Amino acid sequence: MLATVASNSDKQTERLVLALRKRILNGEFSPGERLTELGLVSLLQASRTPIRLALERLANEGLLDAIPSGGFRLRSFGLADIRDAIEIRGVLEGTAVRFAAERLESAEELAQVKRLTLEATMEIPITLEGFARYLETNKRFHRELWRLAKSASLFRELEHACKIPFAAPEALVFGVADLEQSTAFIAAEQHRAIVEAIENREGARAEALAREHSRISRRNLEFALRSKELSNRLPGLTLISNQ
Amino acid sequence: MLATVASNSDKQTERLVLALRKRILNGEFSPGERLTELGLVSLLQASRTPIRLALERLANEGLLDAIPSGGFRLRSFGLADIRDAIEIRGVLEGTAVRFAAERLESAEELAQVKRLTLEATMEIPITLEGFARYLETNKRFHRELWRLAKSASLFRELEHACKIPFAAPEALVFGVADLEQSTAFIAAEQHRAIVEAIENREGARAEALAREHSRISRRNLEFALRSKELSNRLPGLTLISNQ
DNA sequence: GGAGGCCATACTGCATGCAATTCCTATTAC
DNA sequence: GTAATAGGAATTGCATGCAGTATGGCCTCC
Repeated sequence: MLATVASNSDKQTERLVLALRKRILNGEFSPGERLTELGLVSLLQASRTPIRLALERLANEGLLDAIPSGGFRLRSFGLADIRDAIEIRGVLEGTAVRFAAERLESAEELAQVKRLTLEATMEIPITLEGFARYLETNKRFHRELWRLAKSASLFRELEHACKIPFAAPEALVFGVADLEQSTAFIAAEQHRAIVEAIENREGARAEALAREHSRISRRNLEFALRSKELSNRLPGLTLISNQ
Repeated sequence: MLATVASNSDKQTERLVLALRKRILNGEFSPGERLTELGLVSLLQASRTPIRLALERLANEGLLDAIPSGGFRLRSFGLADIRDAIEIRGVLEGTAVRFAAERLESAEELAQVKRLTLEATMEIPITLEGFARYLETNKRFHRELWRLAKSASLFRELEHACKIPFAAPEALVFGVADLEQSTAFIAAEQHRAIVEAIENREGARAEALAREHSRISRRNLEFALRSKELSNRLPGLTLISNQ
């Protein structure tokens, strides 16, 4: 059930997807620019066939647009697009935790997610120390919520929606040191409340909480766009044109 | 904004996607069966390269699963998967009409959707006459709702979610003659109410209505599964294993 | 000076050959 | 009879050549 779509164990193609995504997020191409297969051959040291496949996959992720006459161009993201993508993720995660509440069979299923909640709370990085670990725990918490929904279909859509830059739950998490307010503490409280709602089978409450939780990402996005320091740390931010 | 992802104007590949999807829904392959490139070469009269691309796209649609070691197999759908897919579509359409309500600028934007509502109501097929036209109007009504959300991101996710068999709003629409109850009239009233809610900027009401509206598809799915006659008319129904 | 058409270039779509890997089968050992 | 192993057939991944087509620049004509 948890299989990620199109994760063929290609070596070359997979490498190309990773390399291209990285370069795109690093701003090596400008929005709207056409990515020609031949141009990438010399850049990525690979033949046209796997490059073509990698382009196709990145288009499915939403990073590239298919040109009607053939080929692909870098998609241009507006701020509104990213905001919507985050809200959509919130809606889908809301559905996930509602499903989790509706489909909970025993409280023991929540052991893992409770453990992660506590762990993340303990790990809230006051300094930049341990930030990576905090990020990882946070990500695992969200994936655990997805799992608890017990729905392959929903899992699929969540994975798809989170491929948009900055839409994923872990994409815009900052430590306390970065923010003017203690967003991390608020997030921790929301996490706790979501789990509590699931445990009490309060589907509507869980859904509302998850939606609101995604608003943190949205605020952080706008904060990051205003912050010079964060802009350097977050590759991809340059992709967003404030049209 | 409305560009459908990966709609390269290939002739061959596009044809293959269509042909393969059709054959799959016709039940020419059994769930879990591996689809080899070479096997399809003789079946579809095309070379491996475009076949490979078509397989990749069908995997992204969710019809095929990627085998970790390479290649693809036909995905096996449980009844629960389809039910969830329909509910997810309802959730996303709910978000669409909420967006529409929140982002409505002038009532004139609703002219088209109102026209389609009326048209569909007039066209409700008592007999099987004009059923195709009714279906088409219904589909256009839903797409118009998607458009009114004014969100490229949401449009993208809706398109993706509706590629699952029977998840699309037009997939499980029946005429009056088929059903024990007058589902079509209920649907028409729900359409009217959704538009009214958008016009009044009642986002929450519109969202709730759209979600409930998707339940018609779910009921029709279960009805179709019990009906011999409908099973013959709806290709793809055999794909669903009631596990 | 601007617009339209024509030509050359460049790019993609498709086919196919080759190599590496997987997967199935048959055989053997226990 | 079962399990492990080895061998061979089959399948995918990748590279590259060829042909058709779009695109952009340049020239001409108005």
